[in-house]
Amino acid sequence: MSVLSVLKERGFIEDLTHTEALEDYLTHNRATCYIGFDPTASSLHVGSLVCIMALAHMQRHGHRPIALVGGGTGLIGDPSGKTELRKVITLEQIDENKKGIRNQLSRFLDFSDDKALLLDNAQWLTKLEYIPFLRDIGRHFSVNRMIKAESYKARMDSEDGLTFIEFNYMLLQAYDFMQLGSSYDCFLQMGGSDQWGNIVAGIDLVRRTLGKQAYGITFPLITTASGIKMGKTHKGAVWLDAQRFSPYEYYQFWVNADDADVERFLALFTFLPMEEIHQVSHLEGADLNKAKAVLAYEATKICHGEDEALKALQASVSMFGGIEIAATLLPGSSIPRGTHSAAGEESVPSTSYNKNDIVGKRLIIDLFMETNLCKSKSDARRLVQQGGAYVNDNRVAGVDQMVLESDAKADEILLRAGKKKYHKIILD
RNA sequence: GGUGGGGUUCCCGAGUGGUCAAAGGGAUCAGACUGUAAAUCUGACGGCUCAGCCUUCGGAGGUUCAAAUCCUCCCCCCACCA
Repeated sequence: MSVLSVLKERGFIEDLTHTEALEDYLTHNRATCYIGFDPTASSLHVGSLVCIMALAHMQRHGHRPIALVGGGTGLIGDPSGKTELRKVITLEQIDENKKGIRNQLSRFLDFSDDKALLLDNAQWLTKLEYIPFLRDIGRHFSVNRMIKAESYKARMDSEDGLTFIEFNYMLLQAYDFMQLGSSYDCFLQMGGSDQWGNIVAGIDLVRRTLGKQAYGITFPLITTASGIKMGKTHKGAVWLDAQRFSPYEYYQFWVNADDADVERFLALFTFLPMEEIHQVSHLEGADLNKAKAVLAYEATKICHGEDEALKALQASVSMFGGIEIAATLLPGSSIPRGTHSAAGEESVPSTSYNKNDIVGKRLIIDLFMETNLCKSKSDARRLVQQGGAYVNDNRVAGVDQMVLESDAKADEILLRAGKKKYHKIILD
C-alpha cells in the first residue's frame, strides 16, 4: 500500500497537487519531503502532531523526511503582534529551541544515517541580500495572485490588516522550498491547510527556477468534536516535552478525548492498523472508554516511550479506578491486556515537604495554592467553598481546615481539585 | 503627514461623574447527572489577614467630597484621505 493511500485512509489528506504524478513520484523514488516547524518555543505541541506523524509515515515507507525549523523567519518576527507565534527571538534562543525540537522529533523519526534531516532555514535566509532577492525571486511573484491567496485575503479584509513582513513569508517559504529542492533533492512539501498558498507558491518557484516538478500535500486542521483547535486546553498548549507537560498529563489529555473523536484520533495519532481502528466505531459507553485508554497509551508510548505510557496508565488506574482491556480490543496495541487495578507506581505530580512544617501548621488551601492546583488563595477558597477540594478523597469542609496528622498517612497526602487534577504531597 | 474613530477585568463587548470589582455573551472552574465523554441544570469567575478591606478600566499627571467616566500630555491601534 502506498504512503499516499495510507495517509488518505488515516485522514491526513486535505488537499494535494498533481494527484497522479505525485503517486507515481512516490512509488518510483525515495522521495525527500519536508514540513516547516516554528522554532519560537522550545517544545512542539500536539498541534504539530499531525505533521510529525505524517513525516513518520513517510519515513516508514522509505522516504526521507526533513523537518525544517524556521530559524530565519523567527529572526524577523511579526510586528503586528496579532499572531502570538511570530515573536522575534534571538539566535541563541532558536538554537536552544532547535535542540528541544530535535529531541522530541527523534522519538517519532529516525535521524540516523541520513534517514531524516533537521534543517534550519536561517542557513540560507540570513545570507539573502535584498536586491538580488528581488531580482531573482521577487520577479516570479505576482502581487495580484498573492492577494488572492485565502490566507491573505482574510487578513486584507480584516481590521487587523497585514504587515509587509507577513506578506513576505510566502516568498521566503517558497525560497525555502527552492533551496531544499536544489540542495537536498526535496520536491515534496507538506503542511497544514493554511499553508496551501505558500506551498503552491513554492511549487511554482521551483518550476520556474529549477525547472523541476514539485508537489504539495496539506493536512486538514484537526479540531475536536466540540470545534476547538486540537491541542488547546484551558492550560494552553499540550506540549510534547515531558518537562512542560508530564507523560501522565499527556495520557490524560488523550483519555479525555471526546467520544466522537476516538476513531479519528486513533487513525491519526497511532500506528495501529486501520482494520482494528474501524472496530471502535461499534463501541459505546464504558467500552469506548477503554478504547480511549488504548488511544492514550499508544499516543503516550509514541511520544514518551513505553515505560512512561505504562506508568501513566497505572497512575490513571489508581486515580480513576481499574479498567479491563480485552485481548480483542485493538489487538495491535502493546497495551498490557487483562485487568488493571490500583497498584504500582504512580506518576502523579508531587511535591516534597517537611512533615513537621505542615501537619497541624498549614492551611489546606495554602497547599492547594503552592502546588499550583489553584492559582491564588481566593481560587483555592472558592474551590473549597464549592466542594471541589479533596484531601485523600475526603472533601475539605472549610477554608480554615488545617493539615492534620490523620491526613498524613503513609507520609503522603493526596490533594485533589475537582475530579481530575491531583497533586501528591510527599512528607519527609 | 491630515481627518475621524478607538484602547474596559482571559476573549468579545456594555458602561460617559457616585447605586462599578464594572451589564451581557464566550471561555474557564466547581457541584449535580454520567462513562475521567457530550448535552443539560446550578453556582463561581481581580486579590486579600474575606460578610470587611485593597488594587484594576492603554500610560503619566490634574479637576472633584467622589473618575472607567471630565481636563492635559504621552503611547498604541483602526478607517479614510495624502
